[in-house]
Amino acid sequence: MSQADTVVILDFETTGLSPQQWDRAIEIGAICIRNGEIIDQFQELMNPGFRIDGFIESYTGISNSMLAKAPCCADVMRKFSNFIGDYNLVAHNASFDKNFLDAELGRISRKYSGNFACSMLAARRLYPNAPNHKLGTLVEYANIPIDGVYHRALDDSKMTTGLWLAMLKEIKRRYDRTDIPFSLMQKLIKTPKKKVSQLLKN
DNA sequence: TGCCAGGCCCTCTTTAGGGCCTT
Repeated sequence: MSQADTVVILDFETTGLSPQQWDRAIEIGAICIRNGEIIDQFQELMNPGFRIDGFIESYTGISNSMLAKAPCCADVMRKFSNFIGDYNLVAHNASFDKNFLDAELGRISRKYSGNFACSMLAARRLYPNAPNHKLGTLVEYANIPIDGVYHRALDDSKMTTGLWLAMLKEIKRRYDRTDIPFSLMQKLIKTPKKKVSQLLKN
């Protein structure tokens, strides 16, 4: 598989909002797509080494007893590092997932060299009239079949994948394009809303 | 372990403030 046409769409469940505040990953889910087709997936719970609070148990459905049986973060992240290789990456509100990915890989002295793109920033430009740009709202807004439950890593990565593919399809339809390279999506999320049409028409 | 983030984006902006989005 070439680096350019393969993308990994990932989602972390974590103990909180910030690895800088001692938060850790507790689950990683990811879907690998190539040329718009799902070709692989990854899902693992990981034990952060301490008990998670009741809010996170309730929010994710991941319990302390489930995590007690799970491998440690280092073991899972080594496997996940091999899974993502140097492929480009996508996440919903990517700054959050990138922060945890960098932190967890940093703990095992690993890095990745792919580029990151954000489905939320892309959706803000392509679907400015959506009620809001939460993943669940956008899945409904774009008529994407719901696959699983929200706030579990693999299911959220599946729905983010559906959203990503729907946006690629929408750009093709709206701007009569046949090919949408990852680099164009990266440009899109950095383009002011008023200049989106200008970018995608070229 | 035991704290409460941070990047993006809009506007009543840029010498700033606040909402959105992620767990």
